[in-house]
Amino acid sequence: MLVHSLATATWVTMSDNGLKIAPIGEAMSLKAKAYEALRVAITNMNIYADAAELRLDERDLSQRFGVSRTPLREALAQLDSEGLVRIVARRGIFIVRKTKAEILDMITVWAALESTAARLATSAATDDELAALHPLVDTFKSDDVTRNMGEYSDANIKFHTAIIRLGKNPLIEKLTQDLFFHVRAIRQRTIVEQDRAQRSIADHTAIVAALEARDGERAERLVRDHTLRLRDHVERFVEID
Amino acid sequence: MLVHSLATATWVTMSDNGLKIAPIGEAMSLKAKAYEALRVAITNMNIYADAAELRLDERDLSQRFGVSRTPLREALAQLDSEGLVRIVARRGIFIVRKTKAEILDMITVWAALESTAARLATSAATDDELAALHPLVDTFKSDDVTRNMGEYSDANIKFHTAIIRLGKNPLIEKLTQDLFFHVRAIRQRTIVEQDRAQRSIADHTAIVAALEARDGERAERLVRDHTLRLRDHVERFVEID
DNA sequence: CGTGTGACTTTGGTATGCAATATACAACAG
DNA sequence: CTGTTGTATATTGCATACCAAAGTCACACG
Repeated sequence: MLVHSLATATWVTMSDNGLKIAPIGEAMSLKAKAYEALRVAITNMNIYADAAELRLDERDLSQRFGVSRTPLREALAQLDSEGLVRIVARRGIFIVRKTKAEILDMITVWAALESTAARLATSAATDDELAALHPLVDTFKSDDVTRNMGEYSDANIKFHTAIIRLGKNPLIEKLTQDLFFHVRAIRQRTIVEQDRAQRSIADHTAIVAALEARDGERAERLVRDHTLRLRDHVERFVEID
Repeated sequence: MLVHSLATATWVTMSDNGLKIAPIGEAMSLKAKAYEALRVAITNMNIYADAAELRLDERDLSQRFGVSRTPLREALAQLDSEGLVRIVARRGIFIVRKTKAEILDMITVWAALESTAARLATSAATDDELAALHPLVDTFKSDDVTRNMGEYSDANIKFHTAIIRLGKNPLIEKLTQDLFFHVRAIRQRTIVEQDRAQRSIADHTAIVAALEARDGERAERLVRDHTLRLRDHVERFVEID
């Protein structure tokens, strides 16, 4: 088989010399490029700002992207199966607005997955990997959080992403990435108050402590409760519908 | 709007006379039909039986299904994004074989989601709904499980599905259905021994008790540990790669 | 006998045209 | 004036044709 024949000594040697073979242009298909472009476009679009329903048009997009409808349709079909858009035959393509209930369900699932990742991390992560979490928490310990809320928000995301990665379960990583994409638009609307940020930092500190103590049960519970508090906050204070 | 004008007194009368209006064909698109057909075909195919890699051909499928390549490609693209097949440009479409590690990861996620559903069920499910779980457990309490292992397996699946449904989180239901589809092929290979079945029944009984006691923490833990035991069993005794 | 090379075949990717149908609007009957 | 119906338009679904890249195989050559 050709794939196997590529794994010859010659190629290995080249690889050892530091020559990157694979990451060549990779020549993504037009479908893949269209998919990425649409995904970014929908992400940067503030879906919940306007009341009017947002519709896309295949041919319009086709002209704007400079590709034919075929790869575009396939990209849209994938977005449809992922729930980002909804394709209705002979009517149009509509950007899906998640209901508040759906957002809350997503945060619940997030809590389940990240807490599981935390438990897994207590046995799967190395000491070095856990130590690398400190910078993501300590940065804002003594600082006034409200001054750079943007930075805090970024560090916040990085912290949770890092924990999930340390669980070393690729499926959890994939699922949470998908969830994050959907919740993202909402997160922008979530006004992070001073006290919530302080509480968040305290939580994070406790989580890291549990992880380093290799206490899986506690880490799992802390992460779960932390995320469920976010859910509760959204349920009570964020208006969507 | 036309739909509204249908709801006139005249039509209601006709409806009362027993004339069915709405349930018109619903005419699934060819893409949707192709998707279902392929999904079923792949499901019934014992992927792990043969060592040879299984390949599909667009044109071949197109002729066999009697549709053009276009809707077929869109169906295949969806299966690709769901991880059931892998489309490689100018090489072919390959049915994906999950590695053992991936299967184990899936069971871990399953445990996280079903245990969360169980916790949710302790506050979301009605007494009647919980009572409806008993038939799914009691049936095999006094019976010899090995005699009808097939029935037990069905009831087993129904039990877990029921708990997930009682959590009343549609996202969890969807995600676990997707997972179940992948694990299905493996489950067929899992020889359920007598003692494992007995242990399973005891677990189920305890889970129902926790649910009816409205003890969310306990229900969550019991379900999680129950499923993680399955994971452990697969890890130790099921050979896949 | 092994190997490299070139033509031919296979196969997914893309473009385009036609078909089917939902919608909007105009025309008309009551 | 109101409600219905025909028709033009808009928009996705599907089929077909062609393309480019990768695979296959035979044959010539060392």
